[in-house]
Amino acid sequence: MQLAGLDAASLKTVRVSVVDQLYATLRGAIIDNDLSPGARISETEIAQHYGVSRQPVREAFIKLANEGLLEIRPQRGTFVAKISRPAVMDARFVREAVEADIVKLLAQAPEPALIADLRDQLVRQRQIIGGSARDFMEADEAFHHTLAAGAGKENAWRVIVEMKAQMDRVRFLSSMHFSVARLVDQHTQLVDAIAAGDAVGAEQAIRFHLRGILQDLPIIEQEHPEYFR
Amino acid sequence: MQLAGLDAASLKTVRVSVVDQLYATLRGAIIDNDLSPGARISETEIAQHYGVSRQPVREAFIKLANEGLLEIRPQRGTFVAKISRPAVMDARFVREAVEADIVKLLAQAPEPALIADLRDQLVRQRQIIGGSARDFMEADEAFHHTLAAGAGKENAWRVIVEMKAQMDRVRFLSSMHFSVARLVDQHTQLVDAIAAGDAVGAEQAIRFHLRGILQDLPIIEQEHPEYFR
DNA sequence: TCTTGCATACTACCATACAAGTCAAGAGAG
DNA sequence: CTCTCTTGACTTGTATGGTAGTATGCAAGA
Repeated sequence: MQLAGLDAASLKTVRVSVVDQLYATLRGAIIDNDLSPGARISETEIAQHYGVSRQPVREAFIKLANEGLLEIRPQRGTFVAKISRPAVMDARFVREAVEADIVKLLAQAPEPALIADLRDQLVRQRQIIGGSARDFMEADEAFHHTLAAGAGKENAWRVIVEMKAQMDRVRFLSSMHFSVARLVDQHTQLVDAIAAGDAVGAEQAIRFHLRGILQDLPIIEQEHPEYFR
Repeated sequence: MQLAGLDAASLKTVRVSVVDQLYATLRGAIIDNDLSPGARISETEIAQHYGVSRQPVREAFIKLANEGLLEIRPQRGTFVAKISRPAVMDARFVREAVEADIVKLLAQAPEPALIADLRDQLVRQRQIIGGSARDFMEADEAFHHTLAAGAGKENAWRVIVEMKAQMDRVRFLSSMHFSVARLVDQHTQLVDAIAAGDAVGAEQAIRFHLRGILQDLPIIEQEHPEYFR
């Protein structure tokens, strides 16, 4: 069965399972805070809402629970996982470690084609300044993905995506706080260091950049204590 | 509700879901190469073997597929994932990056209690020399877990466990090759560096250690090409 | 006022049935 | 013999029913 409203691209020969559609939809809703931390969602409710049976909903729930985005409490209910400060900080820790090694690799052997691609993205990022937070977060994801792909670490990117989900939930809540211009400046410094073959500088740049993303976490926690564990 | 003084292990009444049991069993079988890469396993077959229905088997399959240990091909069949050299190398890359940052943290503020614990484990590891590969791999896992826990990164450890699974599959195949004594020596050098507060030395030690683990990968691939993608 | 027992209405877990896609063996035509 | 098509025995995907565990409200009793 097909989900209504989600199937623009599915007219192609690609059949995407109901589970995957539900997974993507719910994941986005959680990260965007359409489903708030602590909110209760039941298999039955979601199944009826999308006109599918409970089983694919359940399987999508399991996937999301594995990512730490849902908490399934047997015989009690399923809830959007509350934000855990240690979990978010550890996610950042892992992401920082991995991306630091990635940019070190890139800086040790800078490829002109990659640098050009990155600089091109920087231009577009500057055009977003003043625009929507969501547009920037998409561009930001593309930028970091380019770094990983450029280092030939597509598989490692999968790990980063998982860590990013935890961080982005917080980040979305702080969309009123963060300065896009400042983040683009940090991206620029990073690319400059890579282009110059400055591994140490690149590592410092990415670590500083990633640590800054969550600097508003204490503020968020104070503003929305009900979203935290 | 849990009664005071009665922990989970002391109660036979603790119900662990069928899914989790299947997941743990199958995961162990895959890593230990009891289920070889490329082998076909069907939901029905496993369900009948364990006397359960297809549904929990299916859900355990999904979990294992998310970890990259199974490959589910819709309407075709489910197979034990063949070992992908890029995937294994990326898993090592991620693990190395994370553990490097962990030991740097530890070395920057070495705690005597933790050092004592680690040295205690080193003694037991030396007693295993000449023993079974499986015993050492258990002790090795405990050692690395202690490092992560000592740095207060329990959540990060979950990522390491996932990366380890990919590496351990290869490692098990090379159990005839690797020298336990050499690995324990590397562990010892690492602990010495941490105890001395030598962050640079600790980082070098863990990176060297983790890179050595997979040094036999080309040999394994030559001996068992059918296990590789 | 506070506790206790129980009916009730949920929940997720598991079993079973059906649907739909894949693939290979084999019949039949050329 | 070679090619094409059909058939049917697989596979996973989805739907639905039944079961046991859990929270909750309320009435009876201390």
